Amino acid sequence: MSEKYNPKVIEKKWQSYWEENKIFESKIVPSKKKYYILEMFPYPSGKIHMGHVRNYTLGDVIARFKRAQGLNVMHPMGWDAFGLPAENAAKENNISPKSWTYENISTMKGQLKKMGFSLDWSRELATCDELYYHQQQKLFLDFYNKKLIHKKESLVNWDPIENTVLANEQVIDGKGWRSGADVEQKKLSQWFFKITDYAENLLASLNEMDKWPDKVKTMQKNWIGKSIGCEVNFQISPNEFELTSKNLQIFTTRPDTIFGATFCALSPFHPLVDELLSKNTKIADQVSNLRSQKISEESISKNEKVGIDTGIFIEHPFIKNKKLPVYIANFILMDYGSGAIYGCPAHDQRDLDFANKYNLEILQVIDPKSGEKFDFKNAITDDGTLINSDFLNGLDVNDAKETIIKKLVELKAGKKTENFRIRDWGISRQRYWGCPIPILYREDGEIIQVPEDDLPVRLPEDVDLSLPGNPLDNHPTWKYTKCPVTGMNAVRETDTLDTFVDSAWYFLRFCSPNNSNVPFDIEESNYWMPVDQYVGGVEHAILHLLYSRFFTKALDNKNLDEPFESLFTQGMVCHHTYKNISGNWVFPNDVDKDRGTLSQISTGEEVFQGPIESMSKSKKNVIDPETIIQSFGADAARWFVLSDSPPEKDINWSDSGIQGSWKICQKIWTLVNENKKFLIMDNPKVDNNLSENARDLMFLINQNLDAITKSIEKFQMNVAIAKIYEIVNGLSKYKVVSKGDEHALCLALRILIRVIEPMIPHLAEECWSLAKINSSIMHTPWPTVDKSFIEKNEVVVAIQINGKRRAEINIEKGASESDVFNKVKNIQNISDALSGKNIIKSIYVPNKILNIVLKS
RNA sequence: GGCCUCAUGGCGGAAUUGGUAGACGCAAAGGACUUAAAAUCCUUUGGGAUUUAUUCCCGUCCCGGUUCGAGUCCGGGUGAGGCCA
Repeated sequence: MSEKYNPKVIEKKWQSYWEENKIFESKIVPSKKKYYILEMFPYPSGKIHMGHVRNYTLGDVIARFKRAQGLNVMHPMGWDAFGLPAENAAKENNISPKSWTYENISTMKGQLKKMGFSLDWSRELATCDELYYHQQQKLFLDFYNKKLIHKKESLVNWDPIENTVLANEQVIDGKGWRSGADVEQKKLSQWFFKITDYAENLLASLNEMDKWPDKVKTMQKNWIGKSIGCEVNFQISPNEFELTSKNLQIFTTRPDTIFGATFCALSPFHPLVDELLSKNTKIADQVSNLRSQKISEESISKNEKVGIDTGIFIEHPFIKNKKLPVYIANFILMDYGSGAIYGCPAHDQRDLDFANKYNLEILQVIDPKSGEKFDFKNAITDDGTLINSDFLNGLDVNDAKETIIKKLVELKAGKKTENFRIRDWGISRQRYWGCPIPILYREDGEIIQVPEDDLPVRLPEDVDLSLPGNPLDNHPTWKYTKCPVTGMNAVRETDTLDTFVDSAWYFLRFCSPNNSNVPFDIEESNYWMPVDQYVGGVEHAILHLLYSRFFTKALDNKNLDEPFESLFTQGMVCHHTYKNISGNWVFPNDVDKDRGTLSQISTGEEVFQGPIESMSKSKKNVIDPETIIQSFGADAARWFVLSDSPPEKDINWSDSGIQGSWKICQKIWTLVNENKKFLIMDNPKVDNNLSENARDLMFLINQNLDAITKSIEKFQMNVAIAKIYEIVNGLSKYKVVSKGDEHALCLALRILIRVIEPMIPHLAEECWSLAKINSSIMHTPWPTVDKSFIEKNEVVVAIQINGKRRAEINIEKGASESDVFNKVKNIQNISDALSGKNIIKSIYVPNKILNIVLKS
């Protein structure tokens, strides 16, 4: 009887072995090709969750696979350690954010080690380490001196309960994500990275990034939102208000429709509106009403279009005596274009809705290619031929655009412009637990950089987090200092940096994480960068990835433009939610599923099963990886998150799934252990005299090895796993009869052990040790496919009649069409089908298919 | 509202990219072993028909098209999901 596989003992054994022998530490080896694999580093929230397990297992398979293929792999890990939760936790638990963070890091590091990830811990970093944020402050000053950072007043989302600025993604339905308070718009002076300087560059490079998912590239492209259009100057008609403004500049992406323009609309925040308000108090209430509405593209497209007639008009530049009424409208964004548009209702749905509501003139100027007739309800946005447009008549849309722009330039009434949707990156946070900004405000009003020698600006440890507002600002002494040049009194910048800044360059820091002189060593980064494979959640598709791309570009290093060569975004881990009869969420492991109805183990209450949702603490539908490792081992957990579903899709956690993973681990162990006498063999060889039995085995092994290798390269881990099952199933049925069979078995087992190593490395090591080769499997290269066993002499050719499969035959490889036909024509159902009919033609794909097309 | 993605058995999903649809796993049913259970092993499993076969018909959300041949390509529709500071 063979012993059972005991992951508790075995996994620990190999984890110690790897650590002691520094198997996963990486160094520059100039002669070797490098491979930098990185998974998005975690926020140290307390414990690892299944999402981490999935993300890091995926990356680990690649890391181990590439190592086996002989590449010099760097696979580091660190901590995205600054951020608001530490302050909240500190308040709740009366512990400093620093201690809380480092305690969590220690816990989570232990958990990651238990998972057996092949990480280079010698490169570990945390963004809250002084060593790290010191260098980040240098980068800040570098960018500041490059004029990539500026300060400006801007409206921010203000959470009145948390007393902080919120990022837009922290505002959900107009409420703070954490506090639930109604978010207010507040004007604050803020620091900004000028990411807009790189808008064109960030957009253009996307075209060359062929190893990024199209989905992510599209999202970034839309986010950057480049549009080409033109500015047109309209003269304001004489009016009763005696305005000082004589002109109105509008932006349009459809200058071709200018002859169809029948009104003009201003953003409620347009400067002209301010001027109007001072002259025409009648509209004040209406304007302030529009101004209080939420302004985002989403709400603008959903809200009903509302306008205010200002009573003034502008002159059409090409139609004499034509005056367009000027409205203030809630669907115009001030910070897009010039905050003013002209409306051409016939060819823009929003304009049409607006025109219909306010009974404005509607004039069709494009005759669409589709021949569609304009019904005054649906705007015509297709390409077509210009009509009712004076000198543009007869042109198509693109030609008309060019012609009109040329004309506007000639008349000095407008110019071609590019417009971007992306805005500068606001980096100021009124928080304590973040990287201090190395800036001083001198009493004479000058803004001074903290000199490099005075860096780092350290976070004080004695802060009072219980007071409302910014803890650094509240600190009794920290911010008061002297100007290093003049000795004048000065106060420190009390805002800290957005944590997205921390994560915008950590991949560079991993190249030389302990260097205390520079943010990153250029020699090291030239060798390791770019990251060959980046793996993480699609939720970071825009911000984190765009900011990181901006950073590497802004660093101005000619050897590095884009940080991530290839990107993979993995899906989430989901689970049923459970609620008890009192309406409280219930942990899945607190639910008794063995009886007819579900009940809560701890309280005995009845439990209802809710929908499957992504695992989240708030809904308690989480499975703690720690308990899974305890009961089934890290290998089973790794196997589970890889099997069944493709990595980019969400997976549902299931008890039977983890049971199945446990079973296959046991099965592989039993299989190898029971055959260990065959595994110990000095020179296993397979030659031409193999039995058919052994030949079939070698076919199975090599064919699946080929499939596994290709699947891992394509990130199809679920397919690779299916092929491993096929190998295991084949080996379970295999019977050794001759000496040759033993050699074949030995080779097959060794290949099996080698290919499972990236997924279930502890089990692989333990199996490998049975071969008594006296070396870790890490020193064994990935096997190559022996093509001679895959290429069979006989192939299966499918026979189709009129495209439907009617038979299949075995025939020697490369057989001609007539060979196949002669062999096939006497098969009963083929000859039945052929009788009395004429063959019009036949299509033959050698070694694959013969399709006979008949006519009766 | 705009942009994008997806749709295959009871379930998760395969399918060499236009060439034998349903690999592999889960679940289910039957059987072997066992005093019994667990574990393990074997068999069956898209639907339907019959003469039970190397059989026939239907079948990859729906309608249409291209092709000798469509899950895969094109057009239209339905449904689900994601993103939109």
